[in-house]
Amino acid sequence: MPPRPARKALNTYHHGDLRDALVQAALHEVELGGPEAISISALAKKLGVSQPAPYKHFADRETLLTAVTAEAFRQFSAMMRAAIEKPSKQSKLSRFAQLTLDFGLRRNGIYRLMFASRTMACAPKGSELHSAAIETFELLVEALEAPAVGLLRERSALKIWASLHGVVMLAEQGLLTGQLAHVSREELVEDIVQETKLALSVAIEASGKTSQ
Amino acid sequence: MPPRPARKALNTYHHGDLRDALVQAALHEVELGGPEAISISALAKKLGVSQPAPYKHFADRETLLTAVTAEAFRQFSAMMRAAIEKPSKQSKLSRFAQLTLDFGLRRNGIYRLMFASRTMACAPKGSELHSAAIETFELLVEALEAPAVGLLRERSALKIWASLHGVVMLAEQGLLTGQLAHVSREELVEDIVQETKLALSVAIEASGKTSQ
DNA sequence: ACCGCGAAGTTATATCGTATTACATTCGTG
DNA sequence: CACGAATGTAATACGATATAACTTCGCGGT
Repeated sequence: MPPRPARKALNTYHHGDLRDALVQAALHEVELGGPEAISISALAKKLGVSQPAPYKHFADRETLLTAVTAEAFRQFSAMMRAAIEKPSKQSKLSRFAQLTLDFGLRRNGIYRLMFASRTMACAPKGSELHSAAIETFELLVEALEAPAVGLLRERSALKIWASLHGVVMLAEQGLLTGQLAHVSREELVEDIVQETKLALSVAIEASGKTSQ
Repeated sequence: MPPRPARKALNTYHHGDLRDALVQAALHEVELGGPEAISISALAKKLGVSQPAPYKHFADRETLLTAVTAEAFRQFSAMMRAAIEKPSKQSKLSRFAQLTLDFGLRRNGIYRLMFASRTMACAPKGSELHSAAIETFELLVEALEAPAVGLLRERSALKIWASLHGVVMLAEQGLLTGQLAHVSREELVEDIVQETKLALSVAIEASGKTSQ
């Protein structure tokens, strides 16, 4: 979908680009208070339009949330792409993983919108949102830097994706404190990365022998 | 549902055991529609009391949710304990993992309440809820059946906990479909279990050598 | 140039859920 | 048995979602 032409404010009556303004403002709100925090009427007030104005652009709260989530995925993907393309001493996978952790904790509201809300679960398969999520996953597969050997690569990507998600959630829920605080989050993530790499190379070798 | 085992309905005016009835009814609602689905007034109507009655037992919606979450953890723990104590061909860890996956998908509303809502994140350290969560984690550590060697065991438990959580979330969000559908959820979980066991035994051996 | 249609905003309103206040009923204990 | 604490009710304020009916204004066709 091409970005809206971003029409200028024509006059005081019409906002000019309310749809996009809503998504951006909502993203900001979500960042602070999570998915539950966004309120159509609050956003309308903040943007200086009447309370029902947003409904001209989004059928209901859910629809707005979906659009916001898609935008969040796009921003996340862009960040990750930039990170794994920049040359570095660390491996791409390592950077991907650490950045995910960082994002998940620093911008936890948005992270939860993307990965822990019902919004995603309700997105139909071909939807804008579903595609954006798939694309992000592809980026992770790319970051693995593994040769394409059947499903092994996807499986590894899946495992690390799941692990990262779990670490973020646990950390944010305060379940990495107490006795577990001794294991730092970063250390844990790096551990997972190395384990994944190891398991993948072992699996590849095994599959190579099998096919000989 | 059996009539209140605790106190009998004394008369028509007082319910008799509203607090517990609220938690149970809420649990039922959450199971169907997730954490967002519970509404104080709907519960009151369902239980045949006036709308503000629940506020005599819970200060607000959040407080009720917290109590419901704690109850959910207790039920989860009880289920897991039963599962890992029953002798079986599979390893305890394997059963714990598969059951977690099953629970996470079948009773996803409750799972999300426990592991993907803000409720947990807000629970203070010593709270009933926090303790219940910790206890569940201890159960996982026990299921690992590993000798106590410093933090290695906790770290492994953490990794598998995180991974399981991730798999459940991804599966529920429809991100394990498409090309990834070929990898079954159960297979993936078993894979994670084996990987965890391997990594742990390797780590233990390494630490053994180090300390010699 | 104009006209009119449709997109985008407005005011007014219905409905629902949360939460508080003030009042009523019952339990249980001195 | 009387009284206070617990637990319930009725009445109400508030805020958010959502819809309906009306208004404004850009734009495209004639």
